[in-house]
Amino acid sequence: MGIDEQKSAKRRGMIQAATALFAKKGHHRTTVDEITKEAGVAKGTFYLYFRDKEELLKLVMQELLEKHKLAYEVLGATPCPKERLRQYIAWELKFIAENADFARLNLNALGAVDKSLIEWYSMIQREHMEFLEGVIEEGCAKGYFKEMDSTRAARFLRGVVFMFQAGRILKPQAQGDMEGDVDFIYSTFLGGVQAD
Amino acid sequence: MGIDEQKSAKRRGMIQAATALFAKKGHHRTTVDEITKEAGVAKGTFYLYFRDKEELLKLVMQELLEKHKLAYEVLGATPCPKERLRQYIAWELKFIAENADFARLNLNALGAVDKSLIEWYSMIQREHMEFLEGVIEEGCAKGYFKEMDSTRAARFLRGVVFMFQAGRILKPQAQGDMEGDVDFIYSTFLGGVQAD
Amino acid sequence: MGIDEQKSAKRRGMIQAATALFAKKGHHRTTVDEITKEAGVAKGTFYLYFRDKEELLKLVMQELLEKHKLAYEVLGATPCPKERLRQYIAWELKFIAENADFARLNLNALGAVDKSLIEWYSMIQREHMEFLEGVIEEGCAKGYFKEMDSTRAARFLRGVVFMFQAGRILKPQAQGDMEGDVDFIYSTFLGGVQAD
Amino acid sequence: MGIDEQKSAKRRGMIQAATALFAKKGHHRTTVDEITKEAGVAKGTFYLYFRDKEELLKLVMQELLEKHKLAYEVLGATPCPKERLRQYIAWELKFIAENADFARLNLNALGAVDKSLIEWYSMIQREHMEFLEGVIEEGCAKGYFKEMDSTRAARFLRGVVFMFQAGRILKPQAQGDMEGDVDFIYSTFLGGVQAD
DNA sequence: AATGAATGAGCGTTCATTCAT
DNA sequence: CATGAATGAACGCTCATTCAT
Repeated sequence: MGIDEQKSAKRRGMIQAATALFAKKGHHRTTVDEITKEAGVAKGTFYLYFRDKEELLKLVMQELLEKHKLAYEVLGATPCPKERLRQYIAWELKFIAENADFARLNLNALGAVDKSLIEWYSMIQREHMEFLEGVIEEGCAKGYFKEMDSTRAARFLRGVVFMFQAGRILKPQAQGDMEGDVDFIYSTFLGGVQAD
Repeated sequence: MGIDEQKSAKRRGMIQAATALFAKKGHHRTTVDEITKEAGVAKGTFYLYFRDKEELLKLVMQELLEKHKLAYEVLGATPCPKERLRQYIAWELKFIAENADFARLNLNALGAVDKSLIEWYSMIQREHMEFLEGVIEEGCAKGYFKEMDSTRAARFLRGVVFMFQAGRILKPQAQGDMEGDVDFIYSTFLGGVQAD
Repeated sequence: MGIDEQKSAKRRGMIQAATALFAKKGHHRTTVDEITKEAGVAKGTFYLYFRDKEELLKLVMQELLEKHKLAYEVLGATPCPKERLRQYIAWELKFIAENADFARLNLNALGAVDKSLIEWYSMIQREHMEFLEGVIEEGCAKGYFKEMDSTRAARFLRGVVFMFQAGRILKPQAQGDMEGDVDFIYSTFLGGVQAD
Repeated sequence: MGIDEQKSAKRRGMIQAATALFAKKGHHRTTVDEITKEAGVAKGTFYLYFRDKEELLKLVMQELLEKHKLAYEVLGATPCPKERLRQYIAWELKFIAENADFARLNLNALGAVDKSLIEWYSMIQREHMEFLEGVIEEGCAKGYFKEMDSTRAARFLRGVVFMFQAGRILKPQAQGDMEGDVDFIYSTFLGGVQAD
């Protein structure tokens, strides 16, 4: 293991410890001491890699954001807007199941008071909205969907998906049949928006 | 003014101060000092009426919950399930606009890590879900809606309404035409669930 | 003992403890913990009475400044400028002997890097200079002293007195015959400035 | 470049960096990190050349002391004590203007609480005093000056010069006419001490 | 010799909670 | 009941010093 990787290892260790702890306890309740102990380094080491706790929070959010963004590139490749919609729903539910940290932080951020968390939530939300508005407008243009306010429609669907995600985050044990959820959301939304 | 009312007055004052402060700054960032100062009583008085800050938080939530519950009694009186659905949507958007404290706390609670906030969110959520499941099942029984999983449908609609509420909470200045929102949600949802 | 005096007592205790400690160790090396322990109160108590350590430092300096100022009122009452000069010298040596804390802080402040200490030193210094310039100008006007730059003369005498003070502060044990010092300073300075 | 010179070069670099930094920020506020960064070496290198920060401080002072001493050898060569006095005054004001680092450290040391700084100040002070006492005693012996306590007279003049130096250090921008200062100090002091 | 990552004691400050009055 | 002064544990952060490479 080279020096770079070692250095990276401590950094990574702290970022991962923080990601988990922030998700579990919120970043307020998480102390620098806990993060470093969890990562197996001394307290002072924290400040070798991060200016302060705030910076680490931003890095954690940044990282989760990147992860989330990658998904959209895949989705964007699907030509049919209806199909893209379905994939969006499926992907979102799956992503949340596999990235509990992101999911929890996303919920935290929605109700946050801290500026950085609020901004972060806004960025994620905007990303969703832009994607969905794009799909819907294309669907309208192609005659699949009836004419409507694409912002409202995007928010509508985002809300549905969000709530199904929240259900899975808050009560992971009670959740089964993800495919069924996807079908239900997709077909019900389609029923509401499709051209007559 | 009797002793009881005096006592009650201080209690009330602190609960109200806390409600506003919790909504504005989150309950973490709100100090006992601020609450008592805002309520015009001494710091020590706090502990005559509440065991600790946690208990006050619970009381604040309890109170907001009661307020919210009252609404459902009115809605329950409407016989037609489709009409009840429409009223639910309209009421929820209106309620949030008029009860910013409740609204913010609701967002906080969704992402909370504190046990009491989580429980509170669950209670509110259950209330919504029970109401909506009831309406939907009745609508199915009466042949208005197609056969479907009423829990999923309830969650679906809850999500939509929630996201429109969140939009109004997070960007109050950017929100207009509530009636238009209600129409959109109602008709789109109906399009998705109505019997063929 | 009333509430006011009690409150005052803790405050006073901390100010006095701080005055002594700042003089002994410098305010950098003095910790809040030491101050409160010396004053016999808990650490948190400090912040009931002072916003932060900086504020306490300012208060300590303020207080010492007031004490020092009082002296000048007495000196101002003496009509003859030559006599006033002599009294200034005598007073300054005596004051330093009786107010070791002030003296040490004064020395600290001369070489300080901290803004508040520097400002404080400037204020004290300006006070000396204004007093001395006044005396000298009056002495010139009355024909006691030859015509000269009063600022230079004031600085000249201030330097002499300062150095005799510093000697007494830094090596208190080696100092005797204060009256002899006063005579020497007075007569030598007079010899240098008196009219031919 | 041999190993010795390399070693010496790093040492020198750190001593010089420290001299400047101590003067600018005080040695408390100066971190080892800053010193090594300024000197362009690694942090750990510091401890190869100095036991700790304290030792470096001593070395810095030592070096400044040597520099200062050199001046006195030149002054010593002047045979006439009155002339030597004048040269002392002129030299001191000039030295301070050209050695801001020494000057600031000198002020720091006067009010210091650290043992090593105090000792350093004492050494410098003793050097001044010995020089001045020598001059004065010679002047007395030669009949230029009246009989007097040479220690007192030395302290007297040292004080005057010190205060004019301090003025130049603390408010460099406000200082003009050094020659005028020298003349004033010299003639006024002479007026005070010369034989009748 | 030289590095710089790692350490951890120690600092100033906050705030929920207690308790003498 | 009511007060608010007092407490002290806990936090985020700094920096002189060590040590494996």
